[in-house]
Amino acid sequence: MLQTPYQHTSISTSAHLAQTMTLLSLSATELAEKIESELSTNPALEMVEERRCPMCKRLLPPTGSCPKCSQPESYESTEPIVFISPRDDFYIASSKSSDEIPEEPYAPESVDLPTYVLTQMAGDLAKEDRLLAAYILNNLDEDGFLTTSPMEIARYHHRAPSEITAIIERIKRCDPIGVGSANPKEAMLTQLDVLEETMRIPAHTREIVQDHLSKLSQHHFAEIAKELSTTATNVQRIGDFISENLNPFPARAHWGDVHSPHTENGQVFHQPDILVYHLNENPENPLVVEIILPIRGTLRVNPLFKASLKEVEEQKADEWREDIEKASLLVKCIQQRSNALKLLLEKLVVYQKDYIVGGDKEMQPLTRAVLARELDVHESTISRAVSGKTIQLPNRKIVPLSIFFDRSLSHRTLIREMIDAEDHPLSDSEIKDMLEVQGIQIARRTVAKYRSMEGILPAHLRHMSRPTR
DNA sequence: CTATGGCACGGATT
DNA sequence: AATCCGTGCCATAG
Repeated sequence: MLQTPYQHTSISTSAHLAQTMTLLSLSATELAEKIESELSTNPALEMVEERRCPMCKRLLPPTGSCPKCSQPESYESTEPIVFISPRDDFYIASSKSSDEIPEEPYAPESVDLPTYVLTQMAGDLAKEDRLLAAYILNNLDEDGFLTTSPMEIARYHHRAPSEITAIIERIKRCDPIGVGSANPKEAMLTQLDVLEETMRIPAHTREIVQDHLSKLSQHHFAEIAKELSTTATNVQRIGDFISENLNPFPARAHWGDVHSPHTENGQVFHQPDILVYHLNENPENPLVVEIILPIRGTLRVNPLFKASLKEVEEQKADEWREDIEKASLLVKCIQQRSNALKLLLEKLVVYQKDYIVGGDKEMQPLTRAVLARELDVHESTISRAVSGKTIQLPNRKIVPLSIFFDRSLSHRTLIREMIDAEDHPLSDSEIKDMLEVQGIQIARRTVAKYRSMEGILPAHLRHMSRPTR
């Protein structure tokens, strides 16, 4: 029943293949950029802003939802519903204004970042300070960091360095809190300062941000714990706190690309490429899988452009034909991308349903190779389709799609649960034996590794100090 | 002597 | 071809 649609479809210049592969590996955000640039350079391509019901494909009025599909009662099937969901609220094309700021991805009100920040502070700044602030803001890099040193700016503007830093401090407290910092650490520290005014912050948080960020991102909780003489679980909690409340890349608050590392439960990921949830938020209902297609309306070859091809002088016609060719290629490839993702997700969601519904420990071990065989596509196709994409689970967590192929996640959480419930510090080999009873065979050494990945101290340092629930 | 962490090897994955 | 992951072996700490 599940077949690759394009094995028999015989369009096959190498360009097709190459482009399909490229598009497949793009995340929604990246795809949006690609489409945008294509739209602005290729006159043959157009976007018609019509809305179709994501589920039944019927044409919809400009606002409102599909009259037929908005009644969730009509779904009896237990099969997950997988569909492609074009949505424009996902991505607002940023105006590529000056070359000062190359395509800043931050766009809360579709203003560029410097303007956005400046308006927040303009009120209580002297005119010359405002200019200075504007200058600084325009020199931020794409992550919202200030890479020029205050000294340099001071010299350039003939101002005292202290004045510069004072303004930078002001900037840092503006909305994407931490903008204008020199680096992620500084940004996070600023966020801590601001947070501190309204809530309690776990002890040691500041020290960890200050000195142990790199270890934290590598999950070396135990090491950090040792240095701060506290427990690894505590460190891990602080890690959770940090990833929930602090954003190392303030300017990526809403967008950001997927290259940033993710921490334990930490979601440093931003816009998901795929959404999974229960229909109507009701766990009884089947799962709905939305694959985000970051466009509003439909992308197609402009029929007018095509029609007027005949009326153009011969030499231009070639060029035009090429544009049309490229446009239709892009459209086809995007369809293929969507289709491939859809097929992939249909399998994936069924296979990992327990995980999606039940949480980490239900994760099934799965390799790309197996899935590739089932879908009858090449492994690398799966790889591309999975890489760089994120998925939002019903519990609102956004995780990388590649988590579905994490062989050890279930084991790791199992181990953590065992230790959480222990009444006597379990040694690694004891854990290994217990797992064996449950039918899981892994080496003692591996248990140790998982344990440290989970940020759990070795048995002899653990004792029974554990304020868990 | 036992429990762990480090290093490194080989097979799987990308 | 490069990288990641599970594992075995060995040194070290307790």
